[in-house]
Amino acid sequence: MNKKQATAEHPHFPWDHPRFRSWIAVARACQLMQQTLTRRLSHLDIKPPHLDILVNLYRFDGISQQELARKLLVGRSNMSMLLPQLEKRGLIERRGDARDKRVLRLSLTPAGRVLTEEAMEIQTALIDDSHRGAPIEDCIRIAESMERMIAILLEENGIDDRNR
Amino acid sequence: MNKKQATAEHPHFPWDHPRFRSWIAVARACQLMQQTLTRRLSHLDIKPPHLDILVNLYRFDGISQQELARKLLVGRSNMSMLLPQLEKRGLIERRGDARDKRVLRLSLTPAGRVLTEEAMEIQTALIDDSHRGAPIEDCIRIAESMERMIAILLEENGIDDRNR
DNA sequence: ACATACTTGTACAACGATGAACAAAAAGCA
DNA sequence: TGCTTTTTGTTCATCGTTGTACAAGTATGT
Repeated sequence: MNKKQATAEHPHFPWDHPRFRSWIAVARACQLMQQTLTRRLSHLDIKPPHLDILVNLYRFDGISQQELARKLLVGRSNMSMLLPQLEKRGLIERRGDARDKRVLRLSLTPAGRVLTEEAMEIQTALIDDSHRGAPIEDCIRIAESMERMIAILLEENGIDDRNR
Repeated sequence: MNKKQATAEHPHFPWDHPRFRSWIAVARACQLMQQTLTRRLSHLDIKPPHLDILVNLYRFDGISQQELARKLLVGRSNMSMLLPQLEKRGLIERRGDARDKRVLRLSLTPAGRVLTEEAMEIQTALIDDSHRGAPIEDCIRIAESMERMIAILLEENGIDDRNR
């Protein structure tokens, strides 16, 4: 019974598996959301990755590149590529830490704060639009499920992330 | 009351908004899932995008590049980049359609089918792992929510997709 | 039949993300 | 103190994804 023993709980094909189907739907929804957000943000000349950065600087002023990368679940090198762009556009500032000369402390400029607020309104509106008709209580249940998954996955990956 | 009138239903900051928080969790879970899947697939020398292609060829033999791109919600040019790689590795075949000389019909080779089955088992196992402890009924509810969102977003984007 | 519009796949340049290798600074330890 | 190890940020080559422009084939309309 090593393989191909299709039953109700262990279906033959992945796409007959409820959890599999559910996850595919989640992934596709995310993909579409990103694409739609990209379009709606285009007139501000930023993309979802930039917005993620800006929002985190909005919340956590003075954060370091390392901490930012960890929050966004991306590599440090990624921040090293994107942040100088935002800095040149006058949206953020990078100041060296006094005590620890390795770290760069990040903060929004006034212009960056204005742009971030504009972009966040667009994002919030998009989320509301796409959830139209979905009860808040469902969202909360989904959030709980997802946070459980995140915890599980973080535990698996979390150890030994030399380059994150 | 144009702005910054924080109430229970219309909080001041996006991250106090239940739907916003919920969606951020979904996005992060997706991101982690992709990263974890990338690692678990690495010994097969394929990445999530390749697996998406292979699974769809497994389900829909003889599909065209256009149809495949539409199912995956990516551009046609993307398929033009990835498919030749898989073809050179002997995992798929591309045969020109007899009636319509523009379209290339795609199918898995035996080697491709074997590799796809292996990879699908890894993916299914990962999904099961990460959902550990989550009732199937929750998954079904999540799937319904996501499919509703997908429909809404597709309607918004769907029209006039010249290049998809 | 012919001209026009659309569809299918490709080529290309631009961009975000990744991991590896590296330099500088800090922390830990002998 | 001096040595090693870790941490922080950068650089670089690579890869997936995108949109535009393009060529070839098909459909439409007169």
